[in-house]
Amino acid sequence: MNNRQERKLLTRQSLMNAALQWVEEGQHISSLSIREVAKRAGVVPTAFYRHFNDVEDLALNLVDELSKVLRQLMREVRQHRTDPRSLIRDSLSQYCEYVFRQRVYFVFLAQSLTGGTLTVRNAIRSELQYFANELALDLKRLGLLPQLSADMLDNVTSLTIHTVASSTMELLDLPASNTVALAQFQRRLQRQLQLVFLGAAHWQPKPAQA
Amino acid sequence: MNNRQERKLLTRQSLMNAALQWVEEGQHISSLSIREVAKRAGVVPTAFYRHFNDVEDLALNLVDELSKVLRQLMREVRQHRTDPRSLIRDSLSQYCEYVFRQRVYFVFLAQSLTGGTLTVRNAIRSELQYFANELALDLKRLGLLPQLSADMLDNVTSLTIHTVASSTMELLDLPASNTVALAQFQRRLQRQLQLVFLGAAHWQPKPAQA
DNA sequence: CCACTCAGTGTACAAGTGAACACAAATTCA
DNA sequence: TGAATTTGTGTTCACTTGTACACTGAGTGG
Repeated sequence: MNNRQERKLLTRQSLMNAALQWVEEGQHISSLSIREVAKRAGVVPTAFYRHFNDVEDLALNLVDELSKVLRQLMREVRQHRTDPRSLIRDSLSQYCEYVFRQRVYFVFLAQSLTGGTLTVRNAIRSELQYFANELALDLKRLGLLPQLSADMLDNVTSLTIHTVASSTMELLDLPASNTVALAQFQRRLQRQLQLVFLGAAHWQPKPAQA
Repeated sequence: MNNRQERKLLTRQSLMNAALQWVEEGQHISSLSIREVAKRAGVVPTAFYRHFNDVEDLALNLVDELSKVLRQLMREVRQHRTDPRSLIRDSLSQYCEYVFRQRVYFVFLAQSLTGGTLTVRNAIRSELQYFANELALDLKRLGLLPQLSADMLDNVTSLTIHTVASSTMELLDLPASNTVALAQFQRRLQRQLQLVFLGAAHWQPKPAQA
């Protein structure tokens, strides 16, 4: 057999996958018991403690794991860039496709952003902030919105990320088969983001108050 | 004693308040047991079934109840209107104050929007859509954004409502004592909404794509 | 090679769980 | 008044839960 470390990592991932399976079935992570997750992972309940202190500890590690995966996704989307005129649409399209491929990741993150413990919530929020910062860097690189202050640029990118995150929650409830609703959703989100960037492009130090 | 209906309503509300108390303590509604909520409400476990089928049924009724309360809030905010130039800031200020006064309402709704059952999620979403529609009506009444199509106006108001909802989740984690962070939050959200409306004001049938 | 480490096993127990059932008491209604 | 309705009680059942404890047996390292 393989060495001990590898085998330990394997059951650790089994436990994490079992937790995600629970979430995929529509359950909330907070209602997952140690015995249940152990059973699904194919190990005895007490084996759970070799890896995590409790279910919340598992959830926190799950957030860390998924953060890595999502950062990788962002890098891929960055590289696939084509025409800057359709940047929003193309990025969104890739993103939505990925959400469907890895649906449970986003269900779990959405659940935990509002329903996890304070530690978990903050972990996810800091991850969202990371994405907002990366987006701000990209805009700088592309020379977009140069007139905005750093503070205002952060407002724009944060709003963008939060809008995408918020809309993703709706996307998660659209049946994968309903392609027309999916297209509608995408166009809708696309227009909302265009609204934000249009507003950002017209922003001046003392804008008119609507 | 009072008549039977009134007394039944009283224990029903005791059960609902007990559930909210559970949420207020940082727990998730899905991890609330019938025995626990009954104990907190001061009734015997089986009495629970006289009012609800299960905890999810209670949650659904809780959503209905809070929807009424929030609609009432919206009407109050509408009447308090002062200068249309500071409409966003004034409305936001009132809203934030209310969030702090009735914190647990919003914690529960935020939790359930992402962590409830499909029925609960849809109930909350339709409530958000209601608010977006009302906002659209108000804008029409005030003669704002007259050039937008009905579809695009809905995009604007939905984005507004979702931005407020999304930001509320962060607001809920700000300590009530930290007034400086609260002011920062409010200015930040205010600017984001101004961005949206600025973008909406400049929207044309074929806008430049950012 | 042999003691050591340690991931996973198996047992055990007290506490908590949903739900069925018969019951009590009080309001409602004829 | 007296029967019916209905809210809340108390008991009981089989089941699940977290976690402590001693254990096994396969890597690991001197």
